Amino acid sequence: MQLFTDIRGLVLSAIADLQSAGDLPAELKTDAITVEPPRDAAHGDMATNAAMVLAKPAQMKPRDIAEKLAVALSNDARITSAEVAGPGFLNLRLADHIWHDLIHAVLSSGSDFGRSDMGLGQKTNVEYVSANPTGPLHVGHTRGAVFGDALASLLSFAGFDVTREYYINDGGAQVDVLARSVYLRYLEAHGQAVAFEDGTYPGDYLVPVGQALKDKVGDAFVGKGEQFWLAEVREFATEAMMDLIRSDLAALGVEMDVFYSEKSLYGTGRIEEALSALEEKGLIYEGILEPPKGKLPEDWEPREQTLFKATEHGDDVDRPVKKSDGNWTYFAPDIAYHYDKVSRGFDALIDVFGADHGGYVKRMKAAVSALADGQVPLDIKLTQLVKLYKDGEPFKMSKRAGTFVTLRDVVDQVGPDVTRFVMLTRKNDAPLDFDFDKVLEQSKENPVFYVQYAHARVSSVLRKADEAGIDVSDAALSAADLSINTHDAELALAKKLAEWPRLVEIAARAHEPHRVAFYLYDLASELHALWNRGNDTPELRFLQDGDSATTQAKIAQARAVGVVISAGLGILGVTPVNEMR
RNA sequence: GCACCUGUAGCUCAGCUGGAUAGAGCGCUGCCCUCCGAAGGCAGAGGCCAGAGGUUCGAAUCCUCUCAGGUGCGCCA
Repeated sequence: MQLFTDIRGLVLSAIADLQSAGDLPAELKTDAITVEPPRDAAHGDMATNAAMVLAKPAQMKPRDIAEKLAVALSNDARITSAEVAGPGFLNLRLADHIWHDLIHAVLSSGSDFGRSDMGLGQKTNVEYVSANPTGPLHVGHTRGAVFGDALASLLSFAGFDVTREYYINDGGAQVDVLARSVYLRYLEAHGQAVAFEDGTYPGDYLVPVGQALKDKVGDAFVGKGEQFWLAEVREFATEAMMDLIRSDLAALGVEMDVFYSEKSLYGTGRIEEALSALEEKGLIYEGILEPPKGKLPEDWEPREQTLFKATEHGDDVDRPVKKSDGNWTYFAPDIAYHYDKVSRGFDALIDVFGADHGGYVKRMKAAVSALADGQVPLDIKLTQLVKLYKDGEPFKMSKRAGTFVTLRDVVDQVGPDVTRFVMLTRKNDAPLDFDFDKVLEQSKENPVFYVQYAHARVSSVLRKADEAGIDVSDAALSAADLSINTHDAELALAKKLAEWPRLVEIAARAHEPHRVAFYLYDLASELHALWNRGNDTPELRFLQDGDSATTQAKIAQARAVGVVISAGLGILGVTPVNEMR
């Protein structure tokens, strides 16, 4: 049930009627006509811009069209008033029973209320996290993980067929560094003193990996050259790191469908295949790049490289796929990986990157555009930095001092639910302040708390009613006669609930899960407002002593809010709570 | 130098892809507990939407330029 779509349909049929009556020209485009909630509730329940959109092609004054539409729409039982306002808006008021029906719809659909088929089952690949398998996930990864995961859930709720995917960068030089670092820990486990020079990973997290390697191979690698152990240790170490990362993700409640290995692209002809696809389109050539303007790298020398003609697909410069020594750049396997995604038949691709990869966006889009002949859209979402605070003071991180904050640190301190919600209370483009103390604060300043509190209040009311012997099962509430719920504050609640299906579609289309978090805050606010009305106006209390029919009618509204909050939190990956502690 | 992101109330941020008198929280002022959880609610003050042009019925939103902050810029991944 999408009320706004229903009413838009009503407007369109009214237009059709006017057309057949000869009051409007026969040929009119109606795509741009919208029906939306007005900014100001005093304007009514819904507003349409139809008259203004049609004015020009119909060669009529917007207000004249609006007047005719108003008359036509007033004939419908659902519309109690249709008023022309401003430059030609048509403000509609809907009958109370529409809102009562809506509460019933929420209760009968349950957590599926708001689910949309907008996505038409399109296969969509969401790639996120994709951190190098060289250590535990840190805060930055956490934001990407939460964002990607919520986006995937949102798209799925909106009718897309979503695959969650992690690209393992296990093919480059950094895994050799990892292997050498683990080897040092391995020697250490054998009682040798070792030094971690620049270019190795000194983190403690490799100590158990070195020990595990010792347990596995004994002293077989001690005193041997790299050629004896590098490949095997690399394999062993990346496996260990992926186990670590998988468990980090699990702690946050993130579960991937696919882990895709970069390494699997090497030596299998996959990279060559992707590049020859580009070559066939005449997009690969040997050439020398212009030096970057401004800060010139000190060791700059012009060198001939194999280049991808990214400029033909919107990039600023052509991009190297091979280094001057003939090895692939990082870009080459990435092209192959995205070629593979296209080949797997996805209708749309989404990559979630950290903001430090912003410079990579254009070339990646160029590559996909070239590989898929523009048929498969790639959206790249960048998540900005997370600034950490503790007691209001910035929290300094230093990789060198080993004081960088991991995903584990965050989840262990505040829990996965708070972590996820807070990370979604800002749009991905904006930097995020994360204060370890504020996120746990129990006040309305803290959106996590505020929304959870609303849900807890609903649960509390249901418990109390149940204790009083009132049937609060969904079946009973669905059957309740809601016609006594006519107060503005009550109708406002239903109106806010009516926006949920619409919001889901808007957020999904924009790839912006944060909108869900903000909506839930607004919805919670409506519930808190109604709740407090009960202080002054006892008839508005959810629990009405000795009147179970009225109580059921009131509680049905609260329950509907609980259902939507729960569904919304579900998309964000947050567990709703039934009581505050 | 170039590209991308950001600039909205004193502070932290939303703003439904172009709609009406630009919203919320914090802070400030004044109210509301004999009453379902006041861990809340109601009301008020506070704005040249960084600046300047443009597009049109209509711009915080789209285009151009300027300013300020952030991120990045061949042989790292």
